[in-house]
Amino acid sequence: MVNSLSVQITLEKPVTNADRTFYQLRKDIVEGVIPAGSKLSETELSTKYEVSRAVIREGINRLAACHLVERKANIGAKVVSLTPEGLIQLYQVREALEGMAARLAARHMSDEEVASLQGLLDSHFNKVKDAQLYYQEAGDVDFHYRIVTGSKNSHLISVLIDGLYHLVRMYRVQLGMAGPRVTTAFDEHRHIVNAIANRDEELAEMLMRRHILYSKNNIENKLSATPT
Amino acid sequence: MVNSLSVQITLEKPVTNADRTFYQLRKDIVEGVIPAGSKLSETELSTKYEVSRAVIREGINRLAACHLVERKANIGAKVVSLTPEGLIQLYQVREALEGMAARLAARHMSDEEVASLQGLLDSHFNKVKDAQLYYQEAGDVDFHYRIVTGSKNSHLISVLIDGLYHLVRMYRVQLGMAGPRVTTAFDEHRHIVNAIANRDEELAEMLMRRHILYSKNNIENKLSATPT
DNA sequence: TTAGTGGTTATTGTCGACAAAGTGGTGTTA
DNA sequence: TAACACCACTTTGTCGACAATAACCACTAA
Repeated sequence: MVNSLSVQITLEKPVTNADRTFYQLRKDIVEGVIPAGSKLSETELSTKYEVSRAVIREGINRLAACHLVERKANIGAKVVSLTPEGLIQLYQVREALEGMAARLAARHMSDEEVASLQGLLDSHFNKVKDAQLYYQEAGDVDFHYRIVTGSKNSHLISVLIDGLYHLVRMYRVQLGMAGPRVTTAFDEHRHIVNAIANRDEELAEMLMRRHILYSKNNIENKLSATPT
Repeated sequence: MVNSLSVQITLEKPVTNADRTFYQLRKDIVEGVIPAGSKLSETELSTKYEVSRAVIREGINRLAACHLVERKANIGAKVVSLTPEGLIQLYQVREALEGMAARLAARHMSDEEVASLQGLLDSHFNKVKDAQLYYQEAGDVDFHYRIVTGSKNSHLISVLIDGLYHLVRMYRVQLGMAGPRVTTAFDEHRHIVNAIANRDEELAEMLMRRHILYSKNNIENKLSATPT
């Protein structure tokens, strides 16, 4: 329950060495251990992670497919340098995709899943009163994760879970945005779940889009306030 | 003008051997030269395409990232077996993403781009009267391609152009859907462009979503009519 | 001084071979 | 006969070495 966040991320079990290395690389990049803009030397990484260069190469290729690094032929790969505009664009895509996810979740989630989701919100509500910071990071991700998987649309799920969410996390870490909008976001989550419970596809999509749009506006304000 | 379709697909120039092999593999898979469901043997392909196994491996990995093949560790990769449900899900994602693309295109396309897009529709209009089949295949792709790039959102562009569109083409080839809905689709295109020219984001998104929804419904009817 | 040129070095691209895991068939036993 | 264990074989995973390309630096000439 507490570690449902880690469960969702670690859902993909590494079976081969290349898998493990890829997950480790992704983790280090997303969390900033490997800083943004830095170059990924294959030989250097191969000694550092104690695997062959081929394994590192495969990892870098997979990272490039996720748009976490940019690879140029015969030159090398760099961790993507993030711009505020890029983050805004990312939220535009999220708005479209997660709006559709909410619509499909209202259509396809089972009653049990909806009930479980409501239970999740209840447990979050208790934590919001105590430690607000915890809610934002884990709870928000958890909530969105459930909606997306509830859509039962595999393409939607993979684009968001395997792709965009890692990018968003990376942007947030790099730009230093911890956990804003706690209480109001919670109310928005509640309304979205209510719409899903009522099987109101139209409303669920609209509320989800607004929810993400608010987050985007919030970020825009933060960015313009601190012109680093 | 005539080959603007090929231009857009071939926009990505292969520089390395692995690139060339990947593009060739993708082409062969999308066009059905390598049939759906068939296994991709690394050794076999390496002799067939006259490159090393490592090059083939990289290609397969990139194909897996596009969801054109499914790879299982220590077992191998198979060309994705396509289900009608998968195609429906794909169109749901398209509806969300291209709807947003139309909205952003209405916001960000330059007046020159809009004028050029209108010119494209005019040239299509002439061809529709003569050879209808041509329009559907190239023209429709071309139209959507311009809207997507007009959004100026790099994430949106890459997900659609590099990812979903190849999948859609493959599904269409495999399920044998050539070119339906020619004339009505043309009118829908016209209305979408008008909305963009008027900078009416809301309407542009709505019309694009309807346009794709109609295509989806059309496909659903075709699929239920021919229960192969 | 600066622009251009040549060679040197480091990095990536490609390859073939070995290691490890899975698959299929054969034989044995309950 | 059916189920299980074992063995051989095929295929993928991993590795180190070689080839090709690009970046760097020194050198020359205007």
